[in-house]
Amino acid sequence: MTRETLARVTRAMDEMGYHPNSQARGLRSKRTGTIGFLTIDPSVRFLADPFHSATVSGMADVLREHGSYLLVDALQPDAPERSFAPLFYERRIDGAVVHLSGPPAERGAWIRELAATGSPFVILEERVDAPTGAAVRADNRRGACRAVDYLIEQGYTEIAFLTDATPWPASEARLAGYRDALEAHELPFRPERALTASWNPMQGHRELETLLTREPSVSAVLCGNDLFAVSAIRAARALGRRTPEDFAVIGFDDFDFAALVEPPLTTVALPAYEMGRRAAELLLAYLEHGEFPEKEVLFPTSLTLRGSA
Amino acid sequence: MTRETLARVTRAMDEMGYHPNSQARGLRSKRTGTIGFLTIDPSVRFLADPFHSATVSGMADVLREHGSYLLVDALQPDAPERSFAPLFYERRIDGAVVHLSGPPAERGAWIRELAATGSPFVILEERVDAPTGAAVRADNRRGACRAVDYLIEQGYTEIAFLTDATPWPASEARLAGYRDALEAHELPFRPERALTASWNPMQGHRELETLLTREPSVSAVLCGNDLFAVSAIRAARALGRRTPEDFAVIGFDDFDFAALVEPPLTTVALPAYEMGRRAAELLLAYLEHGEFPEKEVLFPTSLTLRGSA
DNA sequence: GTGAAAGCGCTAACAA
DNA sequence: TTGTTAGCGCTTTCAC
Repeated sequence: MTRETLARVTRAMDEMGYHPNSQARGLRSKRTGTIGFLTIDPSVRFLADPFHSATVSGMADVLREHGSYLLVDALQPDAPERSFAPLFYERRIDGAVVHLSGPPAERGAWIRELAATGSPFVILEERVDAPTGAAVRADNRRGACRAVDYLIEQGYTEIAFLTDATPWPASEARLAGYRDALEAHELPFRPERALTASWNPMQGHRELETLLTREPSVSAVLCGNDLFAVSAIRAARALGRRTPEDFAVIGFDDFDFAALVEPPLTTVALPAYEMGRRAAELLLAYLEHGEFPEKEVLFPTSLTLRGSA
Repeated sequence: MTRETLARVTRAMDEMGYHPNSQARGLRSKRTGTIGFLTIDPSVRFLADPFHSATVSGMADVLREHGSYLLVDALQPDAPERSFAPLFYERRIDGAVVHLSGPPAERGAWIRELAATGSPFVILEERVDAPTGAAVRADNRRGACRAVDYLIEQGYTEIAFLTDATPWPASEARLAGYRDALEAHELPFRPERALTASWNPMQGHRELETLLTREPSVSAVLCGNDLFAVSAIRAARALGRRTPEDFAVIGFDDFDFAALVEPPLTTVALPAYEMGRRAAELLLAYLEHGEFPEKEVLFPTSLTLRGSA
């Protein structure tokens, strides 16, 4: 077909309002042209987590540039009969970016189920060993370790840790990094100082208030996200402590508001939007070439120094 | 088919790992079982706006309960060749919840294009007059009016307004409500006090700092969202003003952090998650019965009094 | 009720 | 290269 004929056909398609039917096309070609973002999140408002909304936005941008589409789904952990597999088996998506929560053994079971579909998937924030699986992670462990290092250098030695009660792999890595740093400085790890709270930040507030009342020598906290960081500052203030003078706080994620609150948050930033982009790119590459260009991508985190520590 | 046979068939389907192919099914039935969330947002991180992430979460919950799926798409306003219509014409979605930005005339053109598809759609935050269109709105105008009323009752009479530079219909309604309240109290509306800034909150900070420097008598501001509210508090503080004593701030949306910052934000809350749920429900009802149970749903807003005003 | 057949709109495979 | 044909996996229809 010559260039000119092509132009005429294209014009005719426009004039007649022809649009290829994606279902007929997919039925034949065994492709859907859509990628899923799948998560297991106990919160009904699963996208309220800025990590999720940034990741999904990054995916959406890559997919749009490519002419593909994005399907979003979240499972509640307490609905055990449900599964992601039907999305693949029913041919609704060609691949997926997956962010799993739950105990490690359960996450492993989910990953095995995904692997069994034979379709490509990218796991966020967690290693994966499966022929059709790849991983996109941020170096949460190192990020947390450097944050605690920094606190120790500033003279804070009694440091707590407060994170989301939902068992996200990133939280586990951050806890590990916190322990790494304590160990490197020969400080004891005290389990009772590793706090956990539901996403509802008021609960984090209470947890920390309780700890500080019981153990007033605790002088700093590393939080698993910036929302907890502001609630920590608030809890300390309620006890008459000022941040950072009497109580230092470091957050995680660098949420939009982090630079705006008083004091502005010192926080560990990670490139969530970029991670979403990369995950989508990996998937598209797999769909085109039958293999992942990289099986594991590790993004660095960075400690952003502001006023809270 | 008896109950028992049905059970046997179902079991056989499970055993043999049978899953109906959604594309074959859709090709025949002319249904996709998926609903879109579509927005025109200049920000690549379009889901960073908590209104969007809450709305999408609400939609996702309803659709999941119903066995339907959610497709998410965002257009950049400066890519004029793109359009939402192909999603319908190519049979990727059965209907959509749409949040449009842009000048009113452009939004009208988008709505006309949606109406031309003949598929059902629900517009967020804006009236719509089309046989297959319905509207889900929050009473932004009234909410803004009551917030300004409250400021005036507290003795603040020189009140500014600061909102997102992106022309969202909700921002227009909030500005209208701000003007309503001024008028009701026979206070002049001064266009130079109606500020606008990109989503980047630092720009809001600068805008307000400039205004307060030029017109120090301005003693309060109503902000189009809570992120601007914290940046307003910060801008005022940079000029030596304390909130709420010297400068009162009211936000909009009741973001997660609103109760945690210092001072906690007085803000106009709207039920974004519920709005997403309702929009999805309307669409599903249309798809089932061929008409909307309601063509327009208006959710109330509420002024949440905390410390910033 | 049960079963057979046609066909949704494409694309891949094959023939000319 | 170009044109033709079969068939993807369902659902609907029509005959029995």
